[in-house]
Amino acid sequence: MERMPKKQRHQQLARLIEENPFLTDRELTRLLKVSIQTIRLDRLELAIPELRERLKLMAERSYDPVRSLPLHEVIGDILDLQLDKSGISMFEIRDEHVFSRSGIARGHHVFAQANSLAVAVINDEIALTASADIRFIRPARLGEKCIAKAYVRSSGVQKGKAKVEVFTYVGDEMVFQGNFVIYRSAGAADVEGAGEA
Amino acid sequence: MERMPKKQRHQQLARLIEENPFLTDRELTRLLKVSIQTIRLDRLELAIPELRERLKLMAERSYDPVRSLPLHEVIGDILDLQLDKSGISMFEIRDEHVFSRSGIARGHHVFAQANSLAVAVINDEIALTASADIRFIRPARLGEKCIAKAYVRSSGVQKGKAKVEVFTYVGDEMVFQGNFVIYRSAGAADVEGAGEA
DNA sequence: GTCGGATTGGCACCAGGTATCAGTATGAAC
DNA sequence: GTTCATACTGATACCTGGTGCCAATCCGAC
Repeated sequence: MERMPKKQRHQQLARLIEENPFLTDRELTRLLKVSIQTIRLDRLELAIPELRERLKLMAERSYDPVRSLPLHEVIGDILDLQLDKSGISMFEIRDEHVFSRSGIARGHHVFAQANSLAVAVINDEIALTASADIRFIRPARLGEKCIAKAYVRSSGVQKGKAKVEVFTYVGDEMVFQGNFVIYRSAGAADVEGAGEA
Repeated sequence: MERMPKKQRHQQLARLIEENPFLTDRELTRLLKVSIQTIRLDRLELAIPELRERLKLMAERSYDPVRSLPLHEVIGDILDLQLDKSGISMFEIRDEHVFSRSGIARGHHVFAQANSLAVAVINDEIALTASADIRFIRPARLGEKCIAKAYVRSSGVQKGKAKVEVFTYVGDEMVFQGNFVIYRSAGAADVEGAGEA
């Protein structure tokens, strides 16, 4: 019965739980061929919480009020929002957003940030993108933080169409620019902060 | 001791748990002023799972790879692809793509399908969206299958810029139309400062 | 040999339940 | 009044997936 060094087992344990946080200690016992006590000592040393705590943390993250508000479907984190005026959001380019070959962000992610923000900034029950004219000025790359700034150029409360301009920067370099036309459900412009996102 | 009608309590219970799924039966006892047994009978009748199951479900939802990597590689399934000529993809609008209030797809998902296809149809190592001019013609709704058709109007192998037109249909209704300009690596050694996808 | 860390076993205990049975309260039907 | 159904409460046994603690064992280094 050859035993794996403790360090290596710790690495494996951490990897297994990261891959599948739903594993119980008993299942880990089976996978790592050590007793359940050892698994628990290991979790203790590695400060990995028990299954239920892990699930609770995941549930809390996904239930995060900031995320679950109408803003929860917004791509990027809203940093500032002045309804019918302007808004700012931040979006970090991660592995899953880039072409693996080049490390360059896929355009639709950068677009999604801008589009989300353009819709979020409109203070209305229902706001839908009608059309957009967009330019990708330079590639955004893995790890870069994209700051999108949206300005409502014409709120069009009567006409039912708003014009929103969005500029996205990495540092002081502009990476994206877009002109959006947003349909808004004419009417409840400033009743409740009802902009959907 | 006036008692609340059972029906009303059921409504309250459902509302409380929806508002805060982290409530234990004991806490509900306090809020609804009935015994813990009654709470449990009520949950049974309303088919509301216990706290741990609720948290597990929430964790699973947020862990769902489809959800956690919503815009990963190509969006939609490629049905047909003739490089440098045309392509077709299908994308089904699911819960996670729509505004929860209206059931209407968020624009950037529809855009993502078209953008992915426009990039995929270009027969080159690296292809990045440079700019796009897009129109959302009618909303796409939950459950609808969007068929995007891309046509390469000018492959621009020498110039390093291709023009791709994409039309997206639900049934025979057009929901989206876009003109994309795609940078391609052949002939365009300088990808930097070019554009992205 | 002995020492010490690593590992294991065993037991008590906990939260947050399920499942089941028995007892009480209340109001309507006869 | 009695009877009956429904609603509610109490109590107990049991379950999972743990924590906390103590003691025993293994195993290599010295």
